[in-house]
Amino acid sequence: MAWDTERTRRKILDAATDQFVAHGPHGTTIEKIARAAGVNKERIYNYFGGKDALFERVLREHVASASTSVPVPSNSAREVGAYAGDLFDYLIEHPQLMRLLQWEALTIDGDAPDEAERTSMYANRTRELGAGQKAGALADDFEPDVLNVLILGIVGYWMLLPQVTRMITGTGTPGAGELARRRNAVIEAATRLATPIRQ
Amino acid sequence: MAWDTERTRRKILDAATDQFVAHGPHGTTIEKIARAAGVNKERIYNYFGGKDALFERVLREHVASASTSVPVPSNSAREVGAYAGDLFDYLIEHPQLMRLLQWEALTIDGDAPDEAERTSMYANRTRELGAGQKAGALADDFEPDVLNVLILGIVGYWMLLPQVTRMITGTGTPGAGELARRRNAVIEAATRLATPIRQ
DNA sequence: TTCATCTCCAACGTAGACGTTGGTTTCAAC
DNA sequence: GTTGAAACCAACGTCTACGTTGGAGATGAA
Repeated sequence: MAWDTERTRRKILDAATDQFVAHGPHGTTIEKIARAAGVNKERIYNYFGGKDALFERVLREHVASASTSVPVPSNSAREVGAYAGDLFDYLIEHPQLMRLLQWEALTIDGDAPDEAERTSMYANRTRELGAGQKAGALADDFEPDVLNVLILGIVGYWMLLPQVTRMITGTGTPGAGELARRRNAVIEAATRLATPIRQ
Repeated sequence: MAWDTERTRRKILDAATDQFVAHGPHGTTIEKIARAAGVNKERIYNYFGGKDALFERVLREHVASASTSVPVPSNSAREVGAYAGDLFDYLIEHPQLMRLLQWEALTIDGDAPDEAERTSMYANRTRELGAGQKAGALADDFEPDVLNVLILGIVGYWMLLPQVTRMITGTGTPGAGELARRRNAVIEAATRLATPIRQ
């Protein structure tokens, strides 16, 4: 039978993603990844160098994919709302991302993988918001970087502490209706924060 | 020498808190807790029953302490802002709480420890917000439970994904000035979401 | 003092994960 | 078809965590 090393790599990465998302770096074992991928342990060490490196690799993939998928916010308050909605949708469709970021927050200290690239990616978005403020299209009572974080908080909290949002909203696993309700609120809230107050 | 079982229990709980906050349930070992507490492993099994039970115990303690410490929001938009500020302060002073909640989010599935009590605690706050809306003091374009979550998101995101907020704000470990800046923004944002729009 | 009880600990067996090694199979280049 | 390199895997030694056990030290009541 022919070798298909690319396929082997892919199977490892997929299995690793599952395991890391579910159990995090510590809770995941190389052995389980290997078993789930139908591959020998040694392949993982050989291809990726070990658990930590593999985790960073998985994380990189998902962060990169997110940052290219979600459009940069634009210049009107309404479009900032749309940006929040897009983010929300993306996170619902890719529930791995937030969990990976959380594992990162909890287990990695010091610089994050790809810290520089990610920083400049965020800087782009912040700059965009700042431009909107200068143009008078967005409220300027928040500094643009802060506004950026506030929006992420409004969007992301639902996924970050789902047990808390469950206890507050009273819904077990949110269905389509509940998700729409949340999404609308997120958009409305982001829009509000970006809307200049008319006095 | 006389026994001091209460002190032994306390030492275990304190050491366990440190370990769980830092490394989470999986990353923490009973052995390290015992060593840090200066106590034999067996004491932990005997007093608390094992790692999972001990983690839940620690979590309970911190959640309970938070829910009694932070006052319930009141009825004007300005006071909702103050509530957000109080929350923010509490989380800065008790950095364990958010991390424990995160470990909970990531590792526990099914009902959370004390789910019922915590649910009714949140329900209280939601009810309070709802009352404010009915009285016309708060904006009513968000359902009260959703408003509750939005505020938590605005306040909590800073601590939940500190690596992300670091990359966005460009500050390494936030000093007093940066914390004040964030705090002000949080208060302002919460106030805004709760303020009725005058058209 | 004695005795039942509770606190405490050293030490154990088991299990699972780690990371590596030696050797086998496949491939492609000559 | 020979040969060298790369992909692959079974198996190993080591280490660390788990949860338990048997017994020693302390206590307080009879």
